[in-house]
Amino acid sequence: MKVRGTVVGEVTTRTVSTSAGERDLAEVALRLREEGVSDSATDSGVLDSAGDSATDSGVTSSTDDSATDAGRSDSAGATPTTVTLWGKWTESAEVLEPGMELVVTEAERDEYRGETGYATTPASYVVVEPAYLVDVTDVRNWVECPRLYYLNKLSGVPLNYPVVKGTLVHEVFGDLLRGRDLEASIEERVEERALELGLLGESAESTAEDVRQNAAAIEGWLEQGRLSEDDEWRSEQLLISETFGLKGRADAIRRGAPVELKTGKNLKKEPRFKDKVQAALYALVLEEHGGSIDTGTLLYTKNSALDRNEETGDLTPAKDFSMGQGLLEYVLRLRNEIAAMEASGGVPTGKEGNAKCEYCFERDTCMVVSGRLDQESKAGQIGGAIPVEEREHFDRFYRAIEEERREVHREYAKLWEQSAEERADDDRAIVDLEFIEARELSGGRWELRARRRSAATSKLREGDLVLASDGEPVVGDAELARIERLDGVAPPAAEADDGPLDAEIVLTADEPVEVERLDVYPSELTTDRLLTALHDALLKGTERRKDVLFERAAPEFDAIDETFVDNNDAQDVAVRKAVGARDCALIHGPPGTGKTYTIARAIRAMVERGERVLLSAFTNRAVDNALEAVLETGIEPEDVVRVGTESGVREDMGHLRLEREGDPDARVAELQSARIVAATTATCGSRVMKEGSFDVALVDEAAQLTEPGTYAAINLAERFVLVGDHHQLPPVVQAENELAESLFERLVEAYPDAGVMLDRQYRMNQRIQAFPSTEFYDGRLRPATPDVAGRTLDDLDDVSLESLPSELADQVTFVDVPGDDERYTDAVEASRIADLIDTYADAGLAPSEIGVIAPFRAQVSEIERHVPDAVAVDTVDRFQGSSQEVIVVSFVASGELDGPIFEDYRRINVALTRPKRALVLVGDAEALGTDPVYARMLSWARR
DNA sequence: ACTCTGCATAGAGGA
Repeated sequence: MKVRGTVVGEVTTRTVSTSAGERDLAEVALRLREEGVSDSATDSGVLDSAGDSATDSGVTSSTDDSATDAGRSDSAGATPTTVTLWGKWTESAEVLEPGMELVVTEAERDEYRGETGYATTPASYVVVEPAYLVDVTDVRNWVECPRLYYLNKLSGVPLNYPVVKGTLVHEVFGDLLRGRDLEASIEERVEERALELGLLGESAESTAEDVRQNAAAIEGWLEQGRLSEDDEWRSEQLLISETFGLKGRADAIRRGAPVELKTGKNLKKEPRFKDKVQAALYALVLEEHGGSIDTGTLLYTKNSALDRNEETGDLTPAKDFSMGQGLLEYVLRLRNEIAAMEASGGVPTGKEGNAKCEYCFERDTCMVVSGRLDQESKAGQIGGAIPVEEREHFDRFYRAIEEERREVHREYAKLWEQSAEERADDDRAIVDLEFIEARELSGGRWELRARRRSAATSKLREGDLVLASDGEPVVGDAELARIERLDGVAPPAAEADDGPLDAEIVLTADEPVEVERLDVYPSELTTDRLLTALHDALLKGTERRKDVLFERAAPEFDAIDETFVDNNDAQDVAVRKAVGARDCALIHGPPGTGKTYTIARAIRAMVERGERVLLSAFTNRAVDNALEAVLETGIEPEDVVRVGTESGVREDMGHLRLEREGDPDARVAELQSARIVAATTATCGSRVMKEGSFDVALVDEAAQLTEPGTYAAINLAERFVLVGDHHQLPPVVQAENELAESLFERLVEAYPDAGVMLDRQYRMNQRIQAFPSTEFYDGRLRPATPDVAGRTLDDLDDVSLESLPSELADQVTFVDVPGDDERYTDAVEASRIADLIDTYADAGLAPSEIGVIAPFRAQVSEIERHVPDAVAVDTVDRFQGSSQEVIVVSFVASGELDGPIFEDYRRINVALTRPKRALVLVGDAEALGTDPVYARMLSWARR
């Protein structure tokens, strides 16, 4: 049976004499998980309840009586239950702390001193914090030295030749397994890496030759293998283990067993230990997937023919090794060490393992980081520590980022905790696909096609990396795939029809998965990059930069004696500050104040002064918008490079996009000669961008960025300019912690003199602007011109105010709708909104000039069913950054105005500041009146 | 309780 619970109290370890001699044991007091469904009818053999995710109980069993027994006696979890971990599992017991989760598989009931407990059996595995998904390659680092694991996490994988070459050899290996021609594969794969190779100063030819040498050994070995009929291969398998809390991607699986490729040389008889550990971890996960594995294979591609003959007599680059139960248990204990360390928020010192620092490549880095952060380390410390406040800042943000990582892991857990229907309801998956075909592409990859059976929405979009599966993303056949085409959702009428919709999905993947389901792929990439940006900012940043960031020295400015903007003082000051900033400048741009134009004007001025500029923002949309404005100032397209993915960059900016393929020197020249480089902050944190350096980094929508997110961009430049509005939406983060406040907001408050607020808005009629201005901007926001102040629908062609009913004659209207009692939708509001839109249409307004904003996605869908397609209906969050002639807001709330969505007044600010000429608020006056801010909004709207 | 954008994936190595 499987025991699962939370550790309470201390763990006691002792040695006892048994019939089998002296044995160690650890007693752990567990509060068993609340009893859920206790029946786990299937016994899959190796692992108890492998793949059986239906159960939530603390104890599940393959034999009915004990399951119900255990469930009954321990339900409610009032009294802790003692679980005895025998033998080497005591090592995992020692890392436990109260509050941690523990799982014991194949446990047995244990009566001791009249109490019922549980104990490990020889078939048991013990898993600490199973919800923390440890990456297999992380365990590989950890076994070498726990501190190496930590350092790798902080600084990321660097751009260097061995890494790029290793990646290439792996890719070619995968291609060979898929039956591709060696030379064709090498040529294409090397070409794809042109940008990275160029940055490293490597030529395509020499790299190809290098890869060829490594690949030749593999090819020869594969040829032997292919002779055997039963040699079943599969390349690159994504493996996720619910039971063991592991994830990773095996290079290949042969006859169900893991094969790992290493581009190094190994002339010893045995594989390197850490390589064995890696293979054993994959074996463990494969075991959960129903296999029973006792061998692993390591391929060392530098073992050339000469080496073999002269030194070892080995005839092959491959080393097979057998994996006993002891090794599998050992690697799981390593995994437990990492999970426990992460759960307790600890920092490894290196003393946990027995690695020898004198042989370590990372020794210098290790000592420097240890010194600067004043961390204990086996290698010792070099240099002085950074100030205490900086170390505390580092610790705080490190923890906050790790909290985000746990949220990503929680997304993984939903893959097995939620049913397919729940996933679909959460918009996290498209289920019930009808598989059409898998077609092999020329490059050895596959094109997968499927048809949608339902029109459900999801957050999956074209270009996204997804988990494509046969319907079972964890235990079934699953692979990473890219969405190439995602046909639009069919109109609602089609939903009634039971037949398949005529909406096709096209994917590309390495393996021909018979795809029936797509899930969002939870990536840790963002958290990884936030961590390295934090590290770089604090450990590599200059003293001056950190004085400014830590509010120890106010930013300084050079006086600029030039006028950049004639008719707008605040904009002109903003450009002068941006251009003259020695450290940083802060531009606060409320809605419609010409923020984008100001950015563009500042960038042109900087470029004219011979400076190299990085233009960044959190979203691709913001980057492209700003870039568009830059080009409109007359900057030559040849001076601009847009770095980003093909699907991320807006189509009309595609011609500026930096290609990564081709000739290494040419690609690097394009990047390095550009006067302006534009990329999202996530891309700024990438290996390629981190090689760059700039005079100025200009970050738009900076109030939507976390501190470390902002660092990713500003780390690359001498000076920086942040542009944003902290009274609009804050950063999107999962966990509630310091990441929710932007660096922009902190600095605006710390250095009022370094900032400028753009105070003249070019969007809203004065009547519309009045409330947001007093409520959110101290009354400082005003219309830029009399024309703006007085703009009404009458100015538009074909629209006449006379034909509108009197209730819509004012620029701001409140429509009181009692609403229904649904929580996230309101059909009454939706139908009233449809009527309003009809009324506007009758008065001559085009539907495309009306926008409808609702707080919830569900209400957005509800409204979409009632109004013409041309009307833009969306959530507040998605409306940020755009505007419409007429905006209708649906509030949904009835009765009480409670819920997090209403608590953040920045959201209502965004909603109210989208219209130019008319704003209609639709909601329940009684509910809105219960909150002071909404009450003031009401009296403004009902004037 | 709700809102939801980014990222190619992972990739190497010595006494």
